[in-house]
Amino acid sequence: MTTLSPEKLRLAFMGTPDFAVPALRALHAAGHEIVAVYSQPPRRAGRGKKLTPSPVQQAAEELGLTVRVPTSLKDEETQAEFAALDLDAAIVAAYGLILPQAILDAPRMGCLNIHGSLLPRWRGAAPVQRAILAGDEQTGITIMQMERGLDTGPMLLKSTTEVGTKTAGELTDELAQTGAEMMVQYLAIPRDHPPEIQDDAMATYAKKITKEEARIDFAQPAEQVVRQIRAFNPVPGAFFEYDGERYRIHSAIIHGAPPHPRDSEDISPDVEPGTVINDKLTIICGTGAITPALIQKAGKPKMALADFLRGTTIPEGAKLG
RNA sequence: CGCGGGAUGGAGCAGUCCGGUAGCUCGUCAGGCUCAUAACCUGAAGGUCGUAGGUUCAAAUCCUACUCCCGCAA
Repeated sequence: MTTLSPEKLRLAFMGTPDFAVPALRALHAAGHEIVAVYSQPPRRAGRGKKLTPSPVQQAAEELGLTVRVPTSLKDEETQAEFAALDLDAAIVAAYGLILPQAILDAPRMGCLNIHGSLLPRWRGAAPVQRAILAGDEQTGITIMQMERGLDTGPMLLKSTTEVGTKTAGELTDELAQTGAEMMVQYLAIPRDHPPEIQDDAMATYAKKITKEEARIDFAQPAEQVVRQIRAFNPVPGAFFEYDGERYRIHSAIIHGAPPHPRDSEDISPDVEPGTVINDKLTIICGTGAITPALIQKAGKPKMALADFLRGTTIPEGAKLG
């Protein structure tokens, strides 16, 4: 199955969520020798709080690879174990642990990272969501040489993609696939991709997202509300509350130029953002309005708006938040 | 044993507490009306009420176990 017969490298893979899985599989399929897979330890997750191994750990075990799940890489014993692997390189994708200098220095080629943005923009934990929230038209993947700072190292390979109207989930899947291919491509002929230093002046940081950020802020313009919905799809899910119940909006359309009292005559009372203005669940935003397309009530499966409205009534005039 | 909601014709729900003919909105099909329609009128088809047991003259409804879906939390 080898066509280019690239040099087989002795690698460690370090990653945790679904984003990292395609890269692990691709490297394995490319014939590299993956002597160890590092992932974050199993966490209590899901209903019933069962101890659940990370997606990367599951994939690695499926491939029959050795998995290590240290809670930290700071202690000397862990570092010695890592050094003893005698690696050509360590491939890191959304691992979630800081790599100490001793780790970074151990492999002959150092540690290489797959990052989900066009560095130096969106260094950090949630690059895809931040790019969507900010309204970026393009984002992409950067393959980089890791160094001590957070996503600050020299860039080796970049690929750009259109954000369009993709959700964070869709974009993450796409970038994970792209990143996997790029890493394989890089490792085949490293010297074709000389390092390029990042311009720190252009750097922005992609803070981790919080649950509260997923609460829809209807005071924002409709365009921004829709971005918020896309950025938090599928997790944690953009939501509002009404009458003590929580509702997630999975997708929505921007409503064409609704009547907006703010700009009209004097006395007409402002329609507050978050107000439902008809029986179709059209919701007034800071400017413009949106109508949910795919919506979900707590405890219920997600459903199309028409189906939702058949069973749940949120009346005209209701205030959502 | 983390907390909680749910499973009822094709879709979304009511009915469950207080057992006794399976109901609503919509869809589908047929007919009518109409220049016409996703409109309106009339009619029809379509359901082992998640599964398995139990109680009872009688269970969607009460009891027990189980399966699946989902929200919170992590």
